[in-house]
Amino acid sequence: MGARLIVAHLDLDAFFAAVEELEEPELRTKPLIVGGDPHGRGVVATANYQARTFGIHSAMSCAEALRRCPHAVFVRPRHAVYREYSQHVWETVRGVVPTVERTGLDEGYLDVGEVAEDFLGARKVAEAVQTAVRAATSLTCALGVSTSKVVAKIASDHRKPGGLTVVPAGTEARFLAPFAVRRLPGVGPKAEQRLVAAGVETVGALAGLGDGELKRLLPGSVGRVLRDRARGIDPRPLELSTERISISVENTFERDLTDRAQLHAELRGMARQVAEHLQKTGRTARTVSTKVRYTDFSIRSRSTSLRVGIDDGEQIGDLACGLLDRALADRPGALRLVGVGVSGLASHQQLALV
DNA sequence: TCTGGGGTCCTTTATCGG
DNA sequence: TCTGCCGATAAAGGACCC
Repeated sequence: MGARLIVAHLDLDAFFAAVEELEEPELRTKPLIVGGDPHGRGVVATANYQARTFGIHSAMSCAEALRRCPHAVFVRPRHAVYREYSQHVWETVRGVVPTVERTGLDEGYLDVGEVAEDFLGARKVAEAVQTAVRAATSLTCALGVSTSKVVAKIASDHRKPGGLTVVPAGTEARFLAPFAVRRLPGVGPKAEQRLVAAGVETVGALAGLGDGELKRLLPGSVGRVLRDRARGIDPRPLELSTERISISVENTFERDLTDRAQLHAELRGMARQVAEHLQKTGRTARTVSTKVRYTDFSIRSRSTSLRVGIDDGEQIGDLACGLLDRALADRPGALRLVGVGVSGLASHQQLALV
């Protein structure tokens, strides 16, 4: 076993909302929105299926969600709780399919080829995963099974919630063709706009584009990658290593901020959090960056690199404040958000070995 | 009072040393 | 010495994803 490339994509149904319903069963019969303050600047993280019938969806502003459904229940995300449920889910999944790439708390890819000979067997394995997850956690999930990540992912999205879609080898392009281009992972708002403006509305149409037009519409390497995916061609292997390559903290203010001292204080607080994170995981960072978002939503960032890695909150805070001053010198204005990030990470262990 | 927070990857541009 | 080219690396921005 293991020669075939059979990959499944698993997606937990309305995960944050589903966990809240398990914790508080009265919520099950109500439209439920997990997200920010509906009277502030928050957005919807997850809405249960009841709430979705009002047109509410992820990334919508909570204020808008409240307008669409004034009797909805709003709860703040509790990530620590979701992490526990998620761990339980993935332990359960690994009991059926040992090799797994987690791409988020609520989704990931499974190397089904390791435990199934063909797509008939793969379907049985996928059903076993759904049954096991449900038995262990009372959570439901949708799965898609095919020969590559991109097809498995679109397949898992095909029958939600709780569905299973198997796309056997040889049928990938036919399966993908009717979907709107936006459904293809990698096609965001910008690419969609360009493609649709040129009359390319479906994945099938994207798959059939000639080299010339493709280059014109999606320059760079993006075009070829996306057209390949539209044809069901996706060479990405399962990524088993889970090393973080950057750490950041950012915060949107309730009201836009201009006062420099206040901004510096915010930044230093975030620098402390970043430093704590570094210290707890035994790592240092060589690059510090500051990000600001202006009232018009445009973003500017400034960064600086050191010869040696640091993990001290004061030091990171000093650098971050200097970078903020530089950004504001280049482009003054009130800010709705500031953030601090570090990258160029190295672990102490690694340093000790050198 | 539209529009979070935490990431990754890619591209372009600037800078610096042969 | 001046200029151009090349490659490496940093910095900045942008698109995208969950």
